Amino acid sequence: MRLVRNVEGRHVSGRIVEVEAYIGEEDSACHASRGKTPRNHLMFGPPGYAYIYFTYGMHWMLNVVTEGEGKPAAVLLRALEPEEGIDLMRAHRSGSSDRDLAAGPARLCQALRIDGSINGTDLVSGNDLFLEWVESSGGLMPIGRTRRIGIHYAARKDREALWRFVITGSPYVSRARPGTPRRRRKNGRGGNG
DNA sequence: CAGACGATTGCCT
DNA sequence: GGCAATCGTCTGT
Repeated sequence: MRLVRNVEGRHVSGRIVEVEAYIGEEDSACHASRGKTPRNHLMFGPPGYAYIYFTYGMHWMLNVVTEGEGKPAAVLLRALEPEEGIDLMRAHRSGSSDRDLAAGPARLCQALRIDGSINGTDLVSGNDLFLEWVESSGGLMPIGRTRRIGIHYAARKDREALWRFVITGSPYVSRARPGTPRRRRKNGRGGNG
């Protein structure tokens, strides 16, 4: 699908080329795994809405709420292939190469000017930020799957779940490496299998 | 109320 | 590969 952002009447958009799934309270990598809180409450609501949160003191992340009301789940949008409004993306991310404009979940939000002010947006019938089908002319895109990135804190079964999905061969996918711990534990037990 | 830490990035060696 | 940036959120007391 395509993600479209309306910035003062102009469309900034791209094809989604990388996502991760976070599913239910049993998924220890999912924000909902420790119950409903003020931050994550949107995940417990109906599907089709944006769950946007702030992390690392500087970055925004965009999720699409999925599953039915009462079952908390969401898809983290991690990378786009830029389409419309590339000049605006460049302006939002000065210094970035075109390839890296939206290659990463925080970069994607920067490029499309997405932040907490549009948390809870209706992504199906909204106007500020929405999803639309990509008319596929060349058949289905090849989908690859890997472990999710940056979830060293999760239980092994959840670290190992193949819930990151990418368009195989796309140069616009983030170059983070699944299974590489970003932060080592004090006792040095690194690695991920 | 203090303390720990994060679904990351950019710059450094 | 290492590490600082930077602050909201959650936990335990």
